[in-house]
Amino acid sequence: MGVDLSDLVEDVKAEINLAELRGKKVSIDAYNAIYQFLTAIRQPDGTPLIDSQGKITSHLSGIFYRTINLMENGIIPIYVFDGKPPELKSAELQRRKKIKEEAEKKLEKAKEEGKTTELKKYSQMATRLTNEMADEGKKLLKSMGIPIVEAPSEGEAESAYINAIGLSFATASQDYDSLLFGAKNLIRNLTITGKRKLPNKDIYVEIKPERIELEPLLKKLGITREQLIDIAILIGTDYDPSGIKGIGPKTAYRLIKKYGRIEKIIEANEIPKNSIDFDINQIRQLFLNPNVKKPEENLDLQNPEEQEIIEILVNQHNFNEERVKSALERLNKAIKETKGLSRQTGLDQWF
DNA sequence: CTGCTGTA
DNA sequence: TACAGCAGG
Repeated sequence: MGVDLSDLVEDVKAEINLAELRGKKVSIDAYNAIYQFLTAIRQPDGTPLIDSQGKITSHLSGIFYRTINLMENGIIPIYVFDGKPPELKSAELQRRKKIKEEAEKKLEKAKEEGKTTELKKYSQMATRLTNEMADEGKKLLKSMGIPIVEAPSEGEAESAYINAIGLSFATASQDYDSLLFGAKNLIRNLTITGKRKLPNKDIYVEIKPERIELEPLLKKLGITREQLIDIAILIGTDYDPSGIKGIGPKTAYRLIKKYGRIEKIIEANEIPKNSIDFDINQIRQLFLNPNVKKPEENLDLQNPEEQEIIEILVNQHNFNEERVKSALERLNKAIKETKGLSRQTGLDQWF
């Protein structure tokens, strides 16, 4: 989970048409995307898609079809994979692990009792993204000719950095953390089909892609990125998951506007000093100067290796060959058109 | 989440 | 053609 800044971005977020992204590169936090596929691509009883060996394949289905859809819309995704998480994230990762272990227990119980709604809920909560799944995703994307980047640390930070130095038009993520990391242009809800299921309910709502630009956001709020980061720290980030008790986005914003920075808020006795049991400066640095690198990887599209894709999806994971082949036709057509787009604009960079 | 099929 | 409902692996 990232920090919840939804209340603060309300006024600057704008719905966008996918057409606006035609011919543009978009960097994507791969873990974020894969995790969504793992939780969403399931049967009504909560079982994920699996191959004949019982191995989960939901992530491969999601990556494959979503990527082709993006390409058909002229959008070139750059998938950014996580490296080693920062030390400061270990408490949060531990917390998530514990939640999953509890969900696994409840899942077993629900199985025994045959409660289907519980079954679905807990199997989603128990979802784990393994290194093997990430590796399979990388391999599939490579064979599709899609650029991938291996981040030194957090994928979301690297994706934001790629955007900040102009190697992508936008960064796509569900979390707002990208903005804290300095992304200029954040796109949320980057999906093609507009319907999405509400959590734990069988209701579908229309979801449209939206854009939030960092500079207009800061201008509108009348604060600096440093101050936005302080707001996030007060609310709670992955590095201080519980934040300050009783402080949400609105209060955090008000306090930062009034006092400028967290230390001053403490001095003014607006929050108890002992409510901060973490190193503020260390967290600030993780957002302001994250461990990122200029990608050495080639960020241009390559030609897809069809045989390799069929080997992975059909031979190894029991995807339907005809479905895969028809999707590959769409991919090839999309690549031709996208290359045509770049020729028309006379640029070899796809902007 | 996304693709595909059946229905009007 | 458009869209609901189910299947995918």
